[in-house]
Amino acid sequence: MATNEKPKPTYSEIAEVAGVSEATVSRVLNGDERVHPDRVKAVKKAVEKLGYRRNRIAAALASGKSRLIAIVIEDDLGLFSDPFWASVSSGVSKVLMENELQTLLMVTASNQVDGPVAHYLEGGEVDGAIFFQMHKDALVKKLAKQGLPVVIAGSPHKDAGLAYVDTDNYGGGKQATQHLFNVGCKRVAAITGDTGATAGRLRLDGFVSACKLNKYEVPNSYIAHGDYSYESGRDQMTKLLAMKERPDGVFVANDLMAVGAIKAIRDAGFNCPEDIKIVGFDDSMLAQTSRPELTSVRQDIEKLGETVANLMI
Amino acid sequence: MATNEKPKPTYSEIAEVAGVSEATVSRVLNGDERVHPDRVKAVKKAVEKLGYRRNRIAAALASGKSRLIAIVIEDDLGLFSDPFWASVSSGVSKVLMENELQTLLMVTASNQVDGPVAHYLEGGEVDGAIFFQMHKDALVKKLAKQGLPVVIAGSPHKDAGLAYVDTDNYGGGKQATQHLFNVGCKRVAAITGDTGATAGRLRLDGFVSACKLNKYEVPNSYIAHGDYSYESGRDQMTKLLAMKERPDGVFVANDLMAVGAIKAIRDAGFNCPEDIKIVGFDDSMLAQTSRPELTSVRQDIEKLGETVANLMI
DNA sequence: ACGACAGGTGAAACCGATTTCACAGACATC
DNA sequence: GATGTCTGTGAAATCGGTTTCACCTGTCGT
Repeated sequence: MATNEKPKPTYSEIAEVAGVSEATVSRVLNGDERVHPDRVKAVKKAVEKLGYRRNRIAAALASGKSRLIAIVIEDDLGLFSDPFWASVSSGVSKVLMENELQTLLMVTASNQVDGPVAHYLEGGEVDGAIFFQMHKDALVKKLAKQGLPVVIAGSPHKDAGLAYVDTDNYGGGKQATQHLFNVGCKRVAAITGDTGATAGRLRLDGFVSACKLNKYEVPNSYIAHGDYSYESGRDQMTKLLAMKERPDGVFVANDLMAVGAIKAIRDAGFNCPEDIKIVGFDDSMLAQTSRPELTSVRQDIEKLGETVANLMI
Repeated sequence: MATNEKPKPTYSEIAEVAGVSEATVSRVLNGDERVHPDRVKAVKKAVEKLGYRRNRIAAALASGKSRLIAIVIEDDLGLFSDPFWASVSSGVSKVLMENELQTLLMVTASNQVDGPVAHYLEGGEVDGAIFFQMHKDALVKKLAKQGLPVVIAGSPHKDAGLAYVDTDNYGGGKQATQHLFNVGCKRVAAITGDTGATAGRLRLDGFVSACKLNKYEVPNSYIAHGDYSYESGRDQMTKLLAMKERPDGVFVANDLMAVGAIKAIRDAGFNCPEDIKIVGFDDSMLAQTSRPELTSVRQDIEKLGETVANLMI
């Protein structure tokens, strides 16, 4: 180990071997058109021969571009355990990698977002940031204003000119709800996500729209408010079940809550889907694997991640 | 924007304000003991005043330490969709962040691991690498030999002196199997994971051990070999069900397969757990949310991630 | 033919820290 | 009082690329 020196070729060596200057080496490696073909060939040959590998750190320092994209996730509710975001991350990472970009994963408690994460992001050592279902608009806007490319996966609270990618929340909610009517439900209810956020509101809007379309008037009490967590799904469903006129079909704004809702139904001694039908949102692995199988609106998750990444690029 | 210049303080400015040299600034910021308290105070004050933020990239270049740890995941089977790994990642990221380290997420198809990923890792721009259930021992060993700190989450094929962290596969397998005997199963079978890998083998060993303990001789045909995927769980279970003497209890080496197995059982017209009992391994969100609830051996997943990260540090 | 112009090229500055090295003083030793 | 540590400190080199800028060609226009 000690005796075996590592070559670790640098520009200067390549330049020497190829008989050109370091500047030219840089030009070739960065695809500058204006270099004479002969030299391009010479440099490439030297690179090949020496097994050169560019040092991204040095490059980053000199050029001011780190080629690093951060993924920021709030993990209060075990959010990242939701296969949905994991899949998105996966898609993002793949696409970025194909584009010679690195993915920085920042999982953090939401109350700490303003601390280390903000600190880091503002430091300008990242070329872009992708936020997952981020509720702290302030930070995002601030970063965007600083000129940092920002993409939000999942809708931001208000469309403040921020780039975002999301699944079709409105259409999905509508479609899911329509499904309930199609299978004959008469008393349709909903368990919403965080309606303070765009995504949650749109899903609810879709629900309401479908109800109108079916000339069905939703009682206010039939709209229960959850927060996307398993527990909230369970609890809200329990509340719905306790009503005199129980709903016979429920649109739940994400799969995690839907599974919680099913749990509540079973615990209360009812059957799903015989007594009460549940339709979720996401069609995650969760929906596919839970028993009884959960009907869910499909979302092309990895594709979403890929779109996010491409948008970033 | 154009008119508003960003200060972006550097060492030289701090040095000037504090009336010391850049070298001293560096020493203070890196906690060098040998600096006179007065200057330390002066520097800290200047840092505060200017709102200085260290440029990690420059630091990385100069010191040769990138403070970046890579997480490498093969994503052939939608592995990352398995909440298990997502949770581990989450734990890793949190701990690393607390230690001022960044997490680089590299999701890649396993046939591409040797390409870009290996290339990158060998480039030495990462201070360490964490592999998730990596089967390519060759690459891992090579990196380790190059002096790169490597930790494997999940057991490596052979214990080649590589650091690894894993759940108690043997104990878990044993415990899970024992549970089947405890609830009265007479014909106990297993669906294994990849027994070519240590984790899979150990879980099976635990199973066998528990069988011996209960003086139960497992028929060879009762040991079905899966590959941790949902499909394989389903298919292997179907195989088991087709036997003349059906098992009445099955230990399945992970939850994903277990859910697949339950699916197969239901599809075949049986009930779970009435007719056949299934016990999984991981106790992931999957186990908690699927219906009927899947009995599973608990694994403290985030803790695992944290352990991995700490080991790396 | 001669200045203008454009394409190529290399020397050197630069990015922002870290780290080596040499050198003052303060203090102890003989 | 001369010599010898030990501390604390700053100037300068360094990390490995990128980028500016000046300059040197050869070609074109007239």
